[in-house]
Amino acid sequence: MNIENVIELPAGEFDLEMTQKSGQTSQPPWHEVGGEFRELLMVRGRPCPVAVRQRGRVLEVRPYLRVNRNDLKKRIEYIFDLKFDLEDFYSFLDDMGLSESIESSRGLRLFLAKDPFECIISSIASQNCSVLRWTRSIMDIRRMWGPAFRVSSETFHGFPSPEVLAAVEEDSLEELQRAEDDLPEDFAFNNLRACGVGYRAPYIRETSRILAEEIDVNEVWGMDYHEALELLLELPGVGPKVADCILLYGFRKTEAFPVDVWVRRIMNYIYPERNFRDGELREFAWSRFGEMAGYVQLYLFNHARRSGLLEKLKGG
DNA sequence: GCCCAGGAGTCCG
DNA sequence: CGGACTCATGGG
Repeated sequence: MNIENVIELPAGEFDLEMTQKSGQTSQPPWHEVGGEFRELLMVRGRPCPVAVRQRGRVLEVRPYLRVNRNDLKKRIEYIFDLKFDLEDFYSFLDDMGLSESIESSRGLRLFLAKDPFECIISSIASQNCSVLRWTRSIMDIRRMWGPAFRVSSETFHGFPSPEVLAAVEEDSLEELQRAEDDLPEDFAFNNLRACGVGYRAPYIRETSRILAEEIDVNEVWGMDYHEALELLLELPGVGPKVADCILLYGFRKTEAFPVDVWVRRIMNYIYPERNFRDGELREFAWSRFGEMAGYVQLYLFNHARRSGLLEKLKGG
């Protein structure tokens, strides 16, 4: 591999591995090979597989194809939110009396969506589902219907477009009926349920249809938080928590504060006198944490996951 | 076998 | 509005 093809990015305080494996619904973790994380990115509208490795406070980025260095640099800086000042955020957490969550999550950053549509489907697939399972579903969807790119004996799959996913059958029965008489010898099921998405299959297909025919997801970029929230809540399978995940991980609306069972338990543990109810919590976070709300949620959840606090709070 | 997973839709008072 | 019930399915 051509050594001058490697781009070195100052990453500051950053933990690539923890960020990759923190279960953010933007996308599954990238393919890990010997400490390197590999993924297919779109750089200025062109597909380009990339390998990323961390050495101390430097991120080494190795593109598989010729690509404009500055465009790729910006892309990586965006995806790992490298411009966000973590030290500033840590002193903010300190001021809020939440410094307990820093140590177990030091270096954790937003893992932003390389494809907002993939983030929307990931977030829908994640509802009432384990990280292990929804990430595998997304990988299955990519392998079955995503565009494939082969580079030096490696195959990368992008996520399918809304148009492609809208045309996929929901379950085996529907697929068989569509196929009718001409079943090939090596017939294998190619429907959404076969990806393990369960009852979320109709949500995924209908949301895909709406995004193919009625709404351009890119409109969200130009909207403010509340406007974008209302738009996303129109999509089937998207409720308050999933909408906030999409806004935070998919479009970097950092005022978003996704409230799930764990965050609710953690917040009620931290503020025992409040006894938050559904809905209150989001408004509280929004007014108290402002544009830091998303990062506060990220750190609270990750801390609880890693420190054993979640086990302690279970059932309470 | 049983319980749970980073919830949402629906119905019912 | 608030609460209860259901939804599919793989892993511990």
